[in-house]
Amino acid sequence: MDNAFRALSDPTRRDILRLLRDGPRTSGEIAQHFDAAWPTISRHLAILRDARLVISTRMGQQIVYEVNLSVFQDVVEHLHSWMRPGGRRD
Amino acid sequence: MDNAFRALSDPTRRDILRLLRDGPRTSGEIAQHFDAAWPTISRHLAILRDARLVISTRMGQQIVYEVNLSVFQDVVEHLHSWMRPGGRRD
DNA sequence: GTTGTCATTAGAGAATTAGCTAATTAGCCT
DNA sequence: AGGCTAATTAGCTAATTCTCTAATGACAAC
Repeated sequence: MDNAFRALSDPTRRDILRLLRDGPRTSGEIAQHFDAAWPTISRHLAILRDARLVISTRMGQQIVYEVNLSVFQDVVEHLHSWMRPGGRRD
Repeated sequence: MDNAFRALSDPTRRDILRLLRDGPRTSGEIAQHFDAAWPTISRHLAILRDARLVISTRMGQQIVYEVNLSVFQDVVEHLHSWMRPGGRRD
């Protein structure tokens, strides 16, 4: 969960997630949407992957990324439960 | 909103928020719960305040902090809307 | 196997952030 | 005013993070 919050703290990574909301994209497609160099985007994708906010699947030569909704939901639940006194401790 | 995600990325700050969930606390009370030096906690509180995740009120000699639920709710809403294609763009 | 394309990893530099101690501000009381 | 307590700000160092270029890995097609 710590990784998820850290991953969400970067604007570029949130931009990537917004892009992926509309459907799976390959690494190259994602990189093209940004001014940053491809390796930079690749690194952001790795961080999102470590946080399990996205899932990557190799499709032949390409690697397809998509949002992992279940972990996203977990983060939302987590925050939501924090808003009540006596909610979760972690 | 950027500030809020940034603020939530630090474990110590999330700990502070968890503490405040149970009710308002003074700066000193908060600092006592942590191993870190008081000024360090004070800095974290300033960051949370800038992100408007907490509200501070001076009560005579002391300053009382409490969670700002409305901004918390905003963050949750924000994330929630992201989980739907065609949701908010920002 | 070698060539070309897609993508990640390595390594280094610049910028940001967290933590400390010391100094400062803000308020209360006599 | 002066002293006392509560809290923040200043200044510094160490660690982390972001970004780049260059090198490497993985796969397909010839």
